[in-house]
Amino acid sequence: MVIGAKVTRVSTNPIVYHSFNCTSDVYTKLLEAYAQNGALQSGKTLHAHLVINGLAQKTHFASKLIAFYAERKQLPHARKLFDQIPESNIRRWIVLIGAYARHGFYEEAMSVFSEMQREGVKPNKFVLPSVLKACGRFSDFRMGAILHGVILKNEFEFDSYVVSALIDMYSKCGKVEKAKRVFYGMVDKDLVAMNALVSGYLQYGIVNDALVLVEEMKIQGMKPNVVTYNTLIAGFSQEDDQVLVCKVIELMHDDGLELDVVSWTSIISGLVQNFHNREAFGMFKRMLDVGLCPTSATISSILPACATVADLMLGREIHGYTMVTGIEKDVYAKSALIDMYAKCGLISEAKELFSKTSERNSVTWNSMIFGYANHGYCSEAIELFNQMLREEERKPDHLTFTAALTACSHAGMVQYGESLFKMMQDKYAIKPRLEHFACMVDLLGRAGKLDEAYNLIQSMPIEPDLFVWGAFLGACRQHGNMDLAEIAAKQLAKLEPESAGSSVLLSSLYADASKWANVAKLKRVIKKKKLKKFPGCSWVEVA
DNA sequence: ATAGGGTTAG
Repeated sequence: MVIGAKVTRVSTNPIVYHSFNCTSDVYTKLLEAYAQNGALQSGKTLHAHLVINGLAQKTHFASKLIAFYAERKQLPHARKLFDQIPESNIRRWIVLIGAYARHGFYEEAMSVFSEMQREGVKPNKFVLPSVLKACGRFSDFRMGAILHGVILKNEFEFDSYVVSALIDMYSKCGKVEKAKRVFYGMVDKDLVAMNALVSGYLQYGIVNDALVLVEEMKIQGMKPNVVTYNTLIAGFSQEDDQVLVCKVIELMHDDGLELDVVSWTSIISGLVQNFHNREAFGMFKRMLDVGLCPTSATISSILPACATVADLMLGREIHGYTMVTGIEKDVYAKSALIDMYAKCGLISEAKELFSKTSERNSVTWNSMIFGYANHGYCSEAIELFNQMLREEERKPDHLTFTAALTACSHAGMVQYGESLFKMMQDKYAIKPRLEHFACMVDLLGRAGKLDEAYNLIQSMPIEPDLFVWGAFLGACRQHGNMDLAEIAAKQLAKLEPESAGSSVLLSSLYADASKWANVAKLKRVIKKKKLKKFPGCSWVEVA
C-alpha cells in the first residue's frame, strides 16, 4: 500500500485494511486525508476498523475522529466518542466546544464548557473564542461577563482572537458601550475587532457611529476589507436605506473591491425583508448576470419572496437549482422551500420535502406545522407537533406553540389548546407572548367562551395589542355580544388610530345587530379620519 | 480559536 499524497484513493473497505494489517501510521494518514474531503460513510468505515483493532479509544485517534464527525455536523457521534475517552485533555474539549459553536449549537457549547470547568480543566485562549461566540449568539451576557473576568485574570487580553471574540460577544448582547471600551483599550487594534464593533453599532441602530468608526480607522491606516463593507451593507439594507447601501458600494469601488456573493445576498435579503419583492428579483437576476453563483444563503433569502402563488413559478425554478447544486440539503434552504410550498397551498409538496429531510431544525418543523394549521389540516398539524415533542433532539419553541395553538383554534379544540398553553409554560418554560394570548383569545372566543377570553385578557402580564383585541372583537361579533365588543373596539381605537380595520369590523358588527344609525355614524367617523380599508386581493398566475 | 449574508410569526 502506498502511503502519501494518494492516500484518499485507498479503498474504504475494512476487509482490505484488515488484509493489509495496517499500522497506526496508515490510519493516521487516512484520518488526515478524510478530515478534509472524506465522505461521512468512508469515515464511519474507518472508524469501525479502528474499533475492531482496538485503536478507537487511543487519544490520538479519538481526537481526530471527533474532529471528523464534528466537521460533518455529526455532533451526537462526536459527543459519544468524546465520552468514551477516559483521559481529560483540553484539546478534546476545544474540538468539541468549537464544533458546537461553529454549527450553531450554542446551548450545547456553553453547557459542555461548564462541564469542562466542573472537571477542573482550566480554560485557555483557544477555547475562549468559541465559548464567547456561543454567549453572543445566545445573548447570555451574564456568562459573557464572567468570561471577561476569566480573560483579565489569566491575562488573555492581549490575544487578538480572544479580544475580538469578546467585542463580538458584547456587540451581539447589545452591550455596545462595553464593546467600545474593550476596542478602544486595545493597544494594537485589529481589523477583526473593528468589524465586530461595526456590527455592534449597526445592531444597536447607531448607523452613523459605524460609518464614523470606519473613517476614523482608515485615517489611522487601517484598511477595511470586504467583511467590513458587507457588514455595513447588511445593516443598511435591513434598515431599507438604499442611499447608504449605494454609498457603501461606492466606498468599496474607491478601495478597489468588488461586490461578492455575500454583498449581493445582503442586499437581496434586505429587499425581501422590506417587502420589495420585485426589486429583490431584479437584484437576483443581476447577480446571475455578473456571473456569481447563488449560495444556500442567497436561496434562503430570495425564497420568502416567492411564497405567494403569483411567484410560485420562480420558486419552482429555484427549487430546481437547489436540487442540481445540492443546496436542497441545506436546512435553511430546505425550510424556506417547505414554507414556500405551504404558503402557496401546495401542502403535499411541502410534506414531501419535509419527509425527505434528514436534518431538521425547529424552523423546518414550525414551517410545516404552520403550513398544515393555516390550510385547515388541523389534525395533521397537531399530529406533527406531537411527533416533534416525541423526537427529543429539537425542542419546541414559542413559534411551535403559536403554530399548534393556531391549529387548535381553527379546529375548535378548546381543551387541548388550553392544555398546550399550560404545557408551554410549565414544561418548556416558555413565557406566553402576545401571539399566544391572541391565539387563546381566538380559541376561547370562537367557542363562545367570551367571558373566559375577557378574563384572560385582563389577567395578561403584558399590554394586549391589536391582535389580541382584534381576536376578541371578532369573537364578540360572531356571538353578537355588543357590550364586550364596544370595550374591545375602544381599546382597538386607542391602539391603531391610523388603520380602519377595527372600525370596519365594528361597523359590520353593528350592521349585524341592525343598528343602522350606528353604522352611518361610524362610516362618518371613518371618512373623517380618512381611514382606509385595505381591500382584500387575490392572485392568479398567468402562464 | 476571532469579524460579513440565510429559513418560521397571530
